[in-house]
Amino acid sequence: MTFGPVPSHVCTAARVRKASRRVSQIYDRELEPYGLTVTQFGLLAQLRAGPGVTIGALAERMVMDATTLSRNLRPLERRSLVLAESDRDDGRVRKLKLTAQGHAALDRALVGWRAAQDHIAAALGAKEMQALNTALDNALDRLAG
Amino acid sequence: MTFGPVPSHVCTAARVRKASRRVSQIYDRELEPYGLTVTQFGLLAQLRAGPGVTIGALAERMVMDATTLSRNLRPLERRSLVLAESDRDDGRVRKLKLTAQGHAALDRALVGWRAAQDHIAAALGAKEMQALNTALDNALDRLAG
DNA sequence: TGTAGAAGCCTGCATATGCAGATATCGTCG
DNA sequence: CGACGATATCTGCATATGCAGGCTTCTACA
Repeated sequence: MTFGPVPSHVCTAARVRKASRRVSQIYDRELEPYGLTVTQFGLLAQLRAGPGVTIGALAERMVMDATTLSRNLRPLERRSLVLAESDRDDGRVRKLKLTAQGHAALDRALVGWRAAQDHIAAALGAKEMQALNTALDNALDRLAG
Repeated sequence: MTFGPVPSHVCTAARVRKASRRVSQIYDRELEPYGLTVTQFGLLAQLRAGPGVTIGALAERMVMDATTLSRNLRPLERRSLVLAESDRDDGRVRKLKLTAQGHAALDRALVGWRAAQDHIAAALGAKEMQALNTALDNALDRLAG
């Protein structure tokens, strides 16, 4: 029984997951002095850009299960960086927004984010980074669902 | 104080992490009937390709912390798919290899892996998939360290 | 030979991820 | 108004991820 080439050499999942780990490591290390993980930083940035979003809508935007998002918000709510308040019109949903502390934490952490971004850009070069970003955007678009 | 564009629109981490989640979801669903996650499938494939590897060496190859790999192996050892035996020459290391059951599980799961791979290829097209793989390989190479 | 430093692995802690299933609420249709 | 299906969120379970710190073993050097 032959199965062809060894998966590791052709597998897209292996590549994107390795890249995700490596990139996350870099961002996490740069953000650590500011007390945020890359996940948490991303959530705060999303909430600054679009406050009042529900958990379900934000989860979809983040390509993340709603239960995952629900739990990722826990540490941020505990630290009073994010507020999730019930909606008057629809008792099922919780609408999310940054607190003043959340805005401040995000502002501070932007320094670390820039450092991480620069780290990547320096290693890849502008051209390769552009190619990577485009390929990822394309894949995310076509794999949406 | 101006920080320029909102990170979410320029952030490489956001892209690669979203793509990783989406791709992992696809592979995990296809592999679920065979009782393996995409992480576990990847580890079995690596051990088939290069048996006798140590935890540290495999962790580096997987762009993964050694402690993470150590724990990821736990369920596979518990199910007797992977064997980690001490080395005579160096008492510190554990050398990893597939058991007969591990080989069999990997063989069965290859059907699911192909389905996931085909799913991605159908959605992206051969050209885009090639571009993505190349960009990821390039990034992994330049971000090695 | 004995000891200091390095190397490899592990445990404890915290967060990240998703599925199955439970609960509460909403909207609709009779 | 009441029941039913759809929607939004949450809990329980299992795995995934990495850092700090600890233990054991090896290596090199005095």
